[in-house]
Amino acid sequence: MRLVVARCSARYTGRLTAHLPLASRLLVVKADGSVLLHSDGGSYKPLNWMSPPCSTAVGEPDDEARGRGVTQVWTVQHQKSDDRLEIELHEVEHDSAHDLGVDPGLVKDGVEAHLQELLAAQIHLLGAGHSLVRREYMTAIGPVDILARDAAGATVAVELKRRGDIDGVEQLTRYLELLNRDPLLAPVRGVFAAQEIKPQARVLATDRGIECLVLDYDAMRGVDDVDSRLF
Amino acid sequence: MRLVVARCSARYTGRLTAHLPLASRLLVVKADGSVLLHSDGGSYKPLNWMSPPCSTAVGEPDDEARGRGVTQVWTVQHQKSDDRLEIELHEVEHDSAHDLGVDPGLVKDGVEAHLQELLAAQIHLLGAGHSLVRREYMTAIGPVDILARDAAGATVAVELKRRGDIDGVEQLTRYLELLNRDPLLAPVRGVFAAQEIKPQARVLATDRGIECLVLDYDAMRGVDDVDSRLF
DNA sequence: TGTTCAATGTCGCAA
DNA sequence: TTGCGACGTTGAACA
Repeated sequence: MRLVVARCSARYTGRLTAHLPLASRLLVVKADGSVLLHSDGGSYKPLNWMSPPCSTAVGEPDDEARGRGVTQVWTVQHQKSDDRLEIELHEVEHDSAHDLGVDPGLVKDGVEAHLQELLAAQIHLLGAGHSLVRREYMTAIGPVDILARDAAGATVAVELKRRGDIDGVEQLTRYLELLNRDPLLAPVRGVFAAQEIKPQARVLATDRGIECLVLDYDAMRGVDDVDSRLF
Repeated sequence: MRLVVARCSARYTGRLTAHLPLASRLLVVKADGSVLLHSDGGSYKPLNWMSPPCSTAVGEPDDEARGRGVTQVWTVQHQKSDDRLEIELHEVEHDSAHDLGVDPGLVKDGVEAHLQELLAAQIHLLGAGHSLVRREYMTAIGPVDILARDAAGATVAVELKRRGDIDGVEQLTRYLELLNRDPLLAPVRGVFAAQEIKPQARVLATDRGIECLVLDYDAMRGVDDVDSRLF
């Protein structure tokens, strides 16, 4: 992610035609090439932007533009449409780059979050003798939903989904690859747990030695209610 | 505008409940207090945000949080609803503040932009002997649509609108106040030009010594077409 | 100020 | 991939 604070003007042509008069603004260039142009107020919506997939070409201003004080010209072109964003930069006040890595993304605390709580509380559903290590176990590529140990003391990584799709298996595979590089944890076994597991996902998981576990949300919640009543 | 790049986790409660697992992200605090939490990808929409009006309280982590590596806790509270965004910051990679000033905002090149072009080309509509100084004349509080000189050499500031409302008169008044402080320009006269001027706006403008000018878009476009045919 | 409607809507799920 | 509906929708025009 690159952050630039500069006086700039911009012109957008695509689904509509619009322009931004010269003023100081924040420019954000994300890792996927997308560009945001923010003012110091208003809502979360940028004044102007280009969504991925797109690419930015940085060019020199022509003589006319240089005369107006332009120091750089950014041409951001969308790759699938003819949407285009042209930004003329004048004085640059700030310019920095940051490596943020992949984001695990927003988790809406609905069923999935609740499932995680419930499974952590009822960790025996993974099999007799299992114990919880921790929820949201953080790795370099994102948090593993649940990390546990089985009866033999081996590590178990659990990926939780409401609907178990191929994406989830891929995600768990990446985690397992990473975790198995850690000599303190390896060998790590994978469990793909969901309320409903798609046949394709099950085939892929099985092929990769990942166990599939179908969770009964209502039953788990029922047990939880019983637990709650005890206190 | 404050820019912070940090490893952080967040929790939002309001119209829904959601959380963000720990990861590196960009935090933007705008001048109006609004907060954006961006990842290094996706669209222009932040992972999480708080819209104005809202205020941020920065606090110290409790012992439990400090144990997890939290160094700061931001509590962003909306002022009209009970929407709340809680951000736990871990390592801070970057932190800078920037004064951007007020943004003139996006101009959708529809009728207003066309009116500006046409009036700039037909500047005599302001009165005999007028000459164009420039369009989008930039000031500290935004761009004046058109700056001109009258036959006597006095400066004229024009605010253009499709529909001339009170807001436009207020805007022009602010520009005039500012421009009249510049000894090279003063005294600056104001012209409020629109396709249609609301009675209230006309009263206010007249009261402030601002001239009202109703523009005939079709006629101006017609003249433009005739001009075009000459070349 | 409230209400209705378009949006460079965006996003997520299902067929 | 395409279509449909919900969104912490946002934003502007109109009454």
